[in-house]
Amino acid sequence: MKNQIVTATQERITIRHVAQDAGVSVAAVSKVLRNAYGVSEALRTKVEASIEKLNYRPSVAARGMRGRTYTVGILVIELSNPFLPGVIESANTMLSENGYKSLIGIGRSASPIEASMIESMIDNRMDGVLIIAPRISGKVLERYARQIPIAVIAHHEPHAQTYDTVNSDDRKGAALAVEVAVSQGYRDIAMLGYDLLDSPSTVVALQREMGYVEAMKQAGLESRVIRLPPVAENREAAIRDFLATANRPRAVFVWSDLDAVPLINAARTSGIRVPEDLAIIGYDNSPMAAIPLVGLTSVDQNAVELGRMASEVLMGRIDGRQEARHVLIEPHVELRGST
DNA sequence: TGCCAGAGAATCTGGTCTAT
DNA sequence: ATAGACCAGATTCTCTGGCA
Repeated sequence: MKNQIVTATQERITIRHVAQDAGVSVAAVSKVLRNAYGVSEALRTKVEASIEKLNYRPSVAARGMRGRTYTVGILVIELSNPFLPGVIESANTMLSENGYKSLIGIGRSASPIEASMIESMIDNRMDGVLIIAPRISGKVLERYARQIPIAVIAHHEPHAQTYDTVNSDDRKGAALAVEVAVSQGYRDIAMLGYDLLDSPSTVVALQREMGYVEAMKQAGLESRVIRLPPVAENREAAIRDFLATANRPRAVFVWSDLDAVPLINAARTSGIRVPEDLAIIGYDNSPMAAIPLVGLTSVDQNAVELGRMASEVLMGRIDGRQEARHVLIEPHVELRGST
């Protein structure tokens, strides 16, 4: 039943069916599909009509055999962080404007899951992978990057050779937070981080800690880092303990809005005035920070630029660039009522 | 003679089937 | 058990015919 275009069992419609229906060659259909040079308007119209009529969709697997699938995987650590959708949306827009389709995978904050998702993306012949805040080490990323072009957001590894990184300048962002606090007259400025355990220096929170410590030193002030339990654990009690400490600082720079928003909430509900008793500066400028009742001063990482730049860098890799690119995006502080 | 639209055939990868 | 043929469905290279 090969010469019947649509069979009772709905056999897959291929480029050959379209060519047959339009009365042209397979190569001509391919040219129309790729918007390639040397196609008359009449031929294009005929082919497009057949594509529409037969409801044809090109096979990604077959395209993969010839090189490109025009599919990119976006692997994200998890979805509960409100900062991430902005990055994903921006990357997705940029990729789609350049003819790529993106498929999203969720790593659920676990290295084995991330690794298996990257492997699936390689197996499905995706052209590249954009990874946001990976848990897996740079060493493992180096290994995968030999098999597929990789660009990573929120992973500081300026010496990586086989993959690219795009980050907010987290050290500078932390320094800006300290600068804002100092300029508003605060001296007793602590940082609320989290227990990094044996995390490598690629982790953004550690970069922010380093930036904070450096900036405090530069301002001639004593730094004081208070660490909440690891990210996976419940930190409500630890936040309450921090608020109840006798020598609570006058201002606190929190490593992320993920903890800064619960902190501002806990402070207000327990009668601590923000900023009169405690000034709070967060990081990420997540949508929650901007809600008037929250009003959290926060360091903005420029999510749109992160997503845009990472896509650009990844497409460069896909196009064959060999030398690594490591991009830092300028952060800025969004001032609100919490300072 | 040269350009352009379009056709034919080679080619890609990785798995399955068939012959030895 | 192994080697080689074959297949999927695209892209791409090379060639041809028509026309200015």
